[in-house]
Amino acid sequence: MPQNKYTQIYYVLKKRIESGEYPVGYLLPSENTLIEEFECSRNTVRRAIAGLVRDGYVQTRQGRGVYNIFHPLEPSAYTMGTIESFVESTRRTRQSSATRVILFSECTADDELAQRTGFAPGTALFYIQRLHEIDGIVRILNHNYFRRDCLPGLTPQLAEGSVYHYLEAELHVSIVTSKRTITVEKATPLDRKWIDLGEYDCLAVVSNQTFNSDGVMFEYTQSRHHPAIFRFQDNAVRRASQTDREYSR
Amino acid sequence: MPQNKYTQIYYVLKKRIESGEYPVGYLLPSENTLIEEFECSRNTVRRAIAGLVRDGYVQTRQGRGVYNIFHPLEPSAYTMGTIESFVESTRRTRQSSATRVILFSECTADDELAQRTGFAPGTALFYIQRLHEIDGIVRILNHNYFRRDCLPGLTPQLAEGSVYHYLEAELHVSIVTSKRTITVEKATPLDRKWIDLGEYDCLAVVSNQTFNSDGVMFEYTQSRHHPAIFRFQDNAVRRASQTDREYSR
DNA sequence: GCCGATTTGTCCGTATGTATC
DNA sequence: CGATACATACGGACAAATCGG
Repeated sequence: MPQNKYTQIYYVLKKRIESGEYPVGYLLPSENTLIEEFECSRNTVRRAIAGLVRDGYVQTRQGRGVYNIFHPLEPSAYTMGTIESFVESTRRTRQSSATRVILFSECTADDELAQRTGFAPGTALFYIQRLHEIDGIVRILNHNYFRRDCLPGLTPQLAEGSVYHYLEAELHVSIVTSKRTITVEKATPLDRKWIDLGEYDCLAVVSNQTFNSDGVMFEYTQSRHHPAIFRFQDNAVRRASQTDREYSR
Repeated sequence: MPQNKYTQIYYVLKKRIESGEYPVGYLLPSENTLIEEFECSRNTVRRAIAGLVRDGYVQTRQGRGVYNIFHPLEPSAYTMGTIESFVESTRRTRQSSATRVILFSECTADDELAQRTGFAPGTALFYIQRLHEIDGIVRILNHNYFRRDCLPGLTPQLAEGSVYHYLEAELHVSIVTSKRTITVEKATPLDRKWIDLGEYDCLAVVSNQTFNSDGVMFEYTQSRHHPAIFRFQDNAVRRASQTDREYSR
């Protein structure tokens, strides 16, 4: 349970929006009204609203108010903004899932790999290939590179489960930032060996640099998705003169 | 030029990070140090830092400080987070571009279209098909649906240029929020008619709902990109108990 | 392990500016 | 023009995490 006041308010407002308590296309109660209701400061209400803006629920306009722009959407494999592991994602969408390790090796970053992944040349790495099954069908082929010094004791058995869970629960390392790039690539023989692409000849490719709380990039992953099950959602806010946001985390 | 104090500080810090003035992997000066340097309040410094977190430049950690996690990346057609029109994007990447209107029609949203786009059934729309050329080659096929009541006087001639520019400069309507979904789809005959896909048989498809500052969704666009030139970047921040951000705009 | 200094996170209050009606 | 709304900026207080001695 979130104990932050602004997080609680965020959830209350979000629930009201989703349930239709606030009509779509109209203004939410003003900040001052919400301040009275939640008995808090202006700052706190505004932080809650900021979260709703970020997540595409509302939109603010100076002098007017806060518009409800909620439109229900189909749930998807990937959800905007968040860093979600494969296991978390399938659990949320109530799909059955399994992970299989097809390669577990160690390597050192040469210049080419360093260029491609962002690791410094010479970094000692695990290189793992994993398959993800959704409802019994192989849908994702992952190429994972982990810094060996950040994952002492990683074994093929552990890699069958959620590596993120291992990191957070066992090593008490928290994942903070993730830089993603989405592209579309032609299928390779390896892709075809494991994934039944049917009539497709491309995959959706998500390349991912992940940073732990020490600010070190400890993972580079390339996730190759069957195009039919790939879906990525995102909200963007046009900023006045580039950035207009406040705060973050 | 941004006149907000926190935006100015954001740019100063960003420039320092990009130029290497702050070493990668290390901590930035503490908030108190920055407060002295910029002679401002703590809130203002924090808002600037929040922008850097959002854009993947830094990462904060309570009790420690602010890590510089900057890694230079290749420029891309799409940039994370921002709402950028085709014209803006190609201009930024210094590519030549052109837009051609191949269909300019009017229609009314039936149930199927309403379901697919998010417009209310019965909404009067423009339906426009446009091609975007980059360096002389057709790379993107757009299906645009605009609410007619939001774009009085839209003509094929205007649609050859940037519709966004027309909206903002002529009608003084500002675009605020954009909800995007990225998928991969098989090429249709219409795709193949206009785009030379070479060996590919799929396209990267960006579906887009755009809201103006009145909170009304006035545009639905499906952009079908040649896979070889499609690239989408994004930063995600893992939030403690879901949302931890403050403020937005 | 404890304690104090440092650093970021949360929360409050107030004042003023700007846009809208 | 005044009233209302959100936006910016300042200030202070305390909590929580981190680090050094």
